[in-house]
Order: sequence, then structure tokens, then C-alpha cells
Amino acid sequence: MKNKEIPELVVRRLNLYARCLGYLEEMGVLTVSSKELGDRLGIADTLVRKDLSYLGEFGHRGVGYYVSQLRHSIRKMMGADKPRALVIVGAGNLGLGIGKYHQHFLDNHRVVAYFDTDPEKIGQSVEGIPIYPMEKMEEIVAGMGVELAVLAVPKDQAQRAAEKLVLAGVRGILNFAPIALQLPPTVRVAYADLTLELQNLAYFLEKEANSTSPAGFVISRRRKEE
Amino acid sequence: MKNKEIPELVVRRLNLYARCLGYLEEMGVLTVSSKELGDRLGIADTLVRKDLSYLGEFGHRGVGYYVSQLRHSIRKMMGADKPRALVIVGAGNLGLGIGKYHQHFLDNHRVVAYFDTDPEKIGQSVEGIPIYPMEKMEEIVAGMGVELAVLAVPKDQAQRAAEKLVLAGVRGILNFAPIALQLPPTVRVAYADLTLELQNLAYFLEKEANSTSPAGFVISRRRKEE
DNA sequence: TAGATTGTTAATCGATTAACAATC
DNA sequence: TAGATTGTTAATCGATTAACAATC
Repeated sequence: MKNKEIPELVVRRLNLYARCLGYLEEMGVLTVSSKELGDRLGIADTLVRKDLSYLGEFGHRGVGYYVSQLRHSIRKMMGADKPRALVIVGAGNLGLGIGKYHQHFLDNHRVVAYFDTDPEKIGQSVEGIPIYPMEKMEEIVAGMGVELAVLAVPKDQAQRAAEKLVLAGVRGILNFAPIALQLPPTVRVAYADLTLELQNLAYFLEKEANSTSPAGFVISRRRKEE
Repeated sequence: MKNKEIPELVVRRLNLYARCLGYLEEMGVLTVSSKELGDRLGIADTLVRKDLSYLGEFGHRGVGYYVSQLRHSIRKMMGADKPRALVIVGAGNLGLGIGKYHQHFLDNHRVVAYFDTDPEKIGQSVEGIPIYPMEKMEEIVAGMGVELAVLAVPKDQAQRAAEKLVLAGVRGILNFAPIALQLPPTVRVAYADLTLELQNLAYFLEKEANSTSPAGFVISRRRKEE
């Protein structure tokens, strides 16, 4: 019902719902209740309804939500209904790996360029996507109106590359380098920090190793069946 | 001061502090205050102190914290002081990209094996790390006591591969496939969900495009200088 | 109609921040 | 000593959950 700021946590879940709804749509499911949707994602039904209420009133009492309609409403609100160009900075193993792996899942996002410093790579193209020198960034990015970038350069080049992206007009960066970027607050940065994630996982192994719990074996399942 | 459960959000920040302390240590800095450490990461000094109090009392009033000592305390608590073997499932672009990119940053983690289904790849090795067939997973993983894995296989193979990992004894999975894994609650899963992160970023672009804010240019910086 | 399920308000829970005495 | 900075308790803020009237 509200119209303004959607909290970040809610945005994340809305995108999760949209993906799940896409899956349901493929399966030919027509309606879904908040309970059912929540169960698939390990989220309480009441929270699902609260999240969805940010979009307006799309539910039908006694029935649930129309899968396709709800999905489109969320995607519209999230801006996932319009195509978006994307550049990847760093055409090394990681950058190319990401580009190739996600080619299929990118949905409305499309990789339009790689950037790299390596003269060997510059001028080549990968699956039809050209690799440009860093110096061309402003030209290409500004020229095409690209606003999203993936940053996959070595740690010590990340800050500089990020600044160049911002100068060229990028407003959202998905950063793979294990470093906190210092950028203007108008630029949104998401961190894909694998080292940190691994350390976080390790803590929970460590914790369980230390707790003297009776070593029973795995029985229940975390979430309901998909 | 406490000894038990550290909330997940706190664990994340502790690992962030540890990394920042490593950087300070390299710079030759001997002590740091909660204010200074917080400023570098965009976290309030009072929250830094509260987080650190989970470890015990390591600070020195009027002085701050000894960088090296604090770093080691955190790393010990987080289990980052002992080496840990890691396998990567999926020796495609993404899997190899991650393996190669992180070789340098992995700290106490060491990639000991790749797994893949492609007969072309099986038997080869990459930077000295062998690529095994999926059938060998149980043998290798259980044999080496590996507890952490990175999952970088195509979406539709992710659930099966994850189950195999769990059977082989893995207890923590960093999942790159854009899908919610259904696993026993004893297994910890971290999601590196790039598609979702891009969608989240896109929402904020969308939001700002919609809000009719006066288009002033970038002035301030998000965080203090590093 | 009766059963199912929504949308929303109030209650609860957890995380962050403010305040400040303790003390190096 | 005076200034700096900690560790902790109390206050605030935000997010989740419970409850339930509205209604398809």
C-alpha cells in the first residue's frame, strides 16, 4: 500500500519471491498462498504478506495470489521488467567465469562489454562480447548509458577501477574484490565477498566442533520440499 | 565476555574487523581505537566495542586495542587460525574462475580438489589442483576430511551435487547457483547469488530514476578514507 | 454458507545507539 | 592529574510474528 522506501531486507525477499514465482509459473501453477510461497523459501506466511503489501493489494482473500500477475507486479516494482546493460571490469578468470556462467540466468541483464588492462586480451571478444582497454571505459559506459557493473579485478586495482566506473556514470557495482570500496553515497555497492563468506561458514563449523553436542546424524530437512 | 552463540550479523562484522586489522598490521599500526576501526568500515564505535566484547575484554582504556593481538583473538574465535581444506564442485568457467582468483586471498583456506562431470576435464589439473569425477566425491572429501565446499555447477545440477557433498561429510557450502538448496539444518549454506544481487542493485537505480530528486552531483564520500 | 486466506494492527523480539561510570 | 577510551546498561529503533477482523 505504501509507495516510498522499501527496506533493503524487503527488497531482497521480493526478488526472491519473484524468482520463486517464475518457477511456479513454469510449472503451470496459477495461484499461490502466502503460506505456500513462504514455505518454499523458509519465510513465515505473515512476513510474505507484509512484504507483498508494499506493492499494493494484489491478493484475493480465500484464494491467494495469481502467480503470473504477482510476479509481474514485483518485477515492475523492482525494475526487473526493463532490459539493463551491464559491464564486467576484469576479463580474468573470475570476470569471464561470471560472464559466461550468468549468460543464461541474467534475465533482463545483458553483458555488453568487458574491460581489462592486459594488452593480450584487449581487442578480443568472448562469446561475442568485446574486451576493451580501461581507457575506453568512459566512452563505452557513458555512451551506452550503462549503470550497472560487476567488478572482478585484483584487490589492489579495485578502488581505482571503481572510481573510473563511477566517473563514467555507473551507479550500482557488484564488487568481488575482498575490499571495502570508498565511493560516493549515491553509488550503491553490493559485496560478493567470497573470502568473508567462507570465514563466516568456518565459524559455524568451529562452533559445532567446540560444542560437545551428541553426534547424532542428519535427520530433518531445512526447508519444505520444492 | 559471553561464551556462547554469537549472532550471525556479529560474526560477519568480526570477520570484517579481522581483515581490516590485518591491513593495519601490514601498515605497521600498533593500536587502534573502536572509533578508528569503525570509521574504516562505516560502523559505529559503540557497535564495534559491543561486537568485540563477545570475545572478552581485550581493550585498554585510554589506549584502544592492540592490532595484532586483537586480530589473533578474533581469528581464533572465528576458527580462522587453522588451515581448512576446500573443494570446488564445477570446474567450468565460474568454478575455475573462483579457484584461480581466490588462490591468493584464501588465507587459511586451500582448494584441494575440483569435481566435474565433463570427461574432457576429468583427470586434468588446474594450477596443480586435480579435477575428479563426481563419483569420487565421497572418497576424496570424506578421505581428506573436507568440510567446506564451493558449489559452482549449473542451476539444475545444484541440488543433486549439494546432496552428494553432504553425504560425503561437507557441513558448509558456498552456493553460487541461483536456487535455494534444500538441505539438512546441520548444513550451513551461504548464498552468493549474483543474479539476485544485480536485481537488488537495479531496484535502487529504479527507485532513484522514479524519485524526482534534484540532480545534484556527487559530493561526499560514503565512508572515511582507508 | 463455511472454509480459506488476505491485509493490517498490536505485541514481541532482536539489533543498534546513547549514555556514562570505570580506568588506563 | 587530565584526556582518552573502554565495557556495559538502558533507551531506541527496526524487523518479525501473532492475532484477528474483513471478505472472497
